[in-house]
Amino acid sequence: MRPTVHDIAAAAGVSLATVDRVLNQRPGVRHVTREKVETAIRELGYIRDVAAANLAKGRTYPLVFILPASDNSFMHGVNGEIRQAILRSAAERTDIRTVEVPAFDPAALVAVLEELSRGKPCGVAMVATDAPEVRATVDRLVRAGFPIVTLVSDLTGSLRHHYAGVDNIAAGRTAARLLGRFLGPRKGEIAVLAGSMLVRDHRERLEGFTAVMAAEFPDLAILPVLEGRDDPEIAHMLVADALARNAGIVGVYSLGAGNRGLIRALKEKAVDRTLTVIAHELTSHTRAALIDNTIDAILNQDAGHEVRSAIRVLKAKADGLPVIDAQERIRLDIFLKDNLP
Amino acid sequence: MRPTVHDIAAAAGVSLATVDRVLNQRPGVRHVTREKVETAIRELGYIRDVAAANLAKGRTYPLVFILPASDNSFMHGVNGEIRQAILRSAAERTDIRTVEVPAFDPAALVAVLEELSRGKPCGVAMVATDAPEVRATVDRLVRAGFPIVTLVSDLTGSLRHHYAGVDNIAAGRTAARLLGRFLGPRKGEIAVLAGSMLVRDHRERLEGFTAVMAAEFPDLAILPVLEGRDDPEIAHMLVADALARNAGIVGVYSLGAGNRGLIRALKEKAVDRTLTVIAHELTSHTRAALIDNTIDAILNQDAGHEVRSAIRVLKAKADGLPVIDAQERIRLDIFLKDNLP
DNA sequence: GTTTTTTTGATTTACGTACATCAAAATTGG
DNA sequence: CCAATTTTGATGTACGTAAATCAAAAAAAC
Repeated sequence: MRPTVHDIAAAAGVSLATVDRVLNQRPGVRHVTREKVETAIRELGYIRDVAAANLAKGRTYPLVFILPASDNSFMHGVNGEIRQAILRSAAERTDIRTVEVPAFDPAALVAVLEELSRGKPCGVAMVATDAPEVRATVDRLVRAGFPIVTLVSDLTGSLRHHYAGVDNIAAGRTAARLLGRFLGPRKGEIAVLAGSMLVRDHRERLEGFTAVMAAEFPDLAILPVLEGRDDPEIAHMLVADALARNAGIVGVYSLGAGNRGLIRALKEKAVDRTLTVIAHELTSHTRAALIDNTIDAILNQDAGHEVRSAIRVLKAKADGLPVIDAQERIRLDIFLKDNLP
Repeated sequence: MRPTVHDIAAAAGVSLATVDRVLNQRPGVRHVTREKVETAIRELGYIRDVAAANLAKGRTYPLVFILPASDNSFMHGVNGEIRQAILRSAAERTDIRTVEVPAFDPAALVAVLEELSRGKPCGVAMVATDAPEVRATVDRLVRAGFPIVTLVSDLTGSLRHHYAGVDNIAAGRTAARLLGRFLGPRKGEIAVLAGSMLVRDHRERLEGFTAVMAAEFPDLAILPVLEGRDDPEIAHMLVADALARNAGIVGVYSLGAGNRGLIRALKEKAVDRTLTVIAHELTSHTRAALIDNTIDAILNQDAGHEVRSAIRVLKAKADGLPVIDAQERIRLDIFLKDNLP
């Protein structure tokens, strides 16, 4: 049988009230007494029964998700997963709220963070915009005791407790190697379609991609990046135009959203060409394109895992409990047509 | 505020004791009364507080893992993950035990299952040996109310509640496509190294592999399977011999264990050849080989995820709770040197 | 040595559920 | 209609912890 507070009290020769004061760091305990209790806790291997404690406290976990107000299918997916999590909140004692902020607007994000910190949530998950003022605010809140995790997009160098997202540099590198290996001895040019170079994720993917391309596949030249603003129409136009004007394109790397436009352009302009195409994010469109061989591989991050992981980590941090790192690592999924879920 | 049993009692116009009788399906409740209570439960959206219930019951989850007594690094990994889970058992109210059975011995497995069912565990996770008598026993135990999940190796067509493992046919197909695409226009022969064709996982991987190879990469011929019995020494010998005798080999697919021997053979006999190699399971050896370009891709199943998933599912089944399917799907990891964890 | 302050003990209630007991009410059988 | 039976209510205890109150003891200050 697992030891309880009563056992600790008996072992330390103090009363239950004193054990409680030590456990919940309440004042009014002499140093020596506190030590006695802590020794007993260690020696008996006492572990607080979190379920019983939460029951007694009537604890809930008020959590806030801060998401950019961008309207692409990946963010819709994240939203959907948060809604799923809200449906489970009764069983998980969570109380989840989402707040939308304008995308790529550090000042707005800072304002929301300040505002939130007054509402005393026990945790914040945020899609970070990478800016010094955001970092400063996050650091201040973390120091003040708020658990904060970044979601999808990290805030490197900040004190955030955890990042629930993929390593985008590794994703870009992986895309480069897949593309390079799939193309084998072929020489030619590679078109890169991004959303915007203002987004950190996209910059990082491109960075990893170009690094591996330059180092290991010198016969493949990367064309100037097409910025499709994650919009299918713009993406369609840019890709169609590039394919029409450049007969030397042998591969495409789409590292952002707006793949619907890319796919349409490929089907219109490249049926006769054997292009190798790698894209990000598994959606109904990219999935269909993978199956009909328009796309050769899809790199994906699982929004459901990211949201669930963020919640688990925030709860654990709020309780001061450890997290299982391996469980919380968000993996880069590589899908070929053979291993689709 | 979430409704409690008291709210149900008030809403249904009955006493707490009656609500309790309905909730815990105790006898002595008239049909009409039971209906009243059930209506109230539905209308208020009552959800039993599992934590409080477990506290009151003093519930623990006695779980048993049945593992084959095979001594390869993957099974060692599984064992290690189970030990990790045992360290967490105080917090998770689990009481985990492992039982070893001789590998590929259906009779022994059946005997252990029979034996266990007398000990009344609330759940069993087993690496299944695929045989009719095992299926029959599992079905009988499931029907008798024991939650059973298969781990790593499934028992298709049985009534097991869940399978915590990867789709091995998809794994084989994925390996084939990666190998085929990496080799591009090259023609030649493919050596396949397996553990044993008596193992279902290996048969399935081979099945998926040959299917995609035959359909999509007709220029690559699969050589007769080398059965290395998951032993590094035997694997080394077989692969070295095959490479020495057949200059036409352009690729290798290692779908079992014993990769240490494979890697040694490759380094001895194939430094001058540009072989494309795909192997299963990420270990320190395969990892190093991936980094030094001896291996081109590693397919992996995460033993930690499998063990944790099995535990979550068994606990949920024991409580009659739903599982989050997407969370419990075990994914096939594809590692290139760029996305290693 | 007395007073003031700090520390500790003893006790109670609560959280939401499970489970047991015994009495009271309602229903059924004859 | 009475007795036997079934159904229901009322009540209490327990699980392990949190949190509060008030009294008692110990330590510190004077």
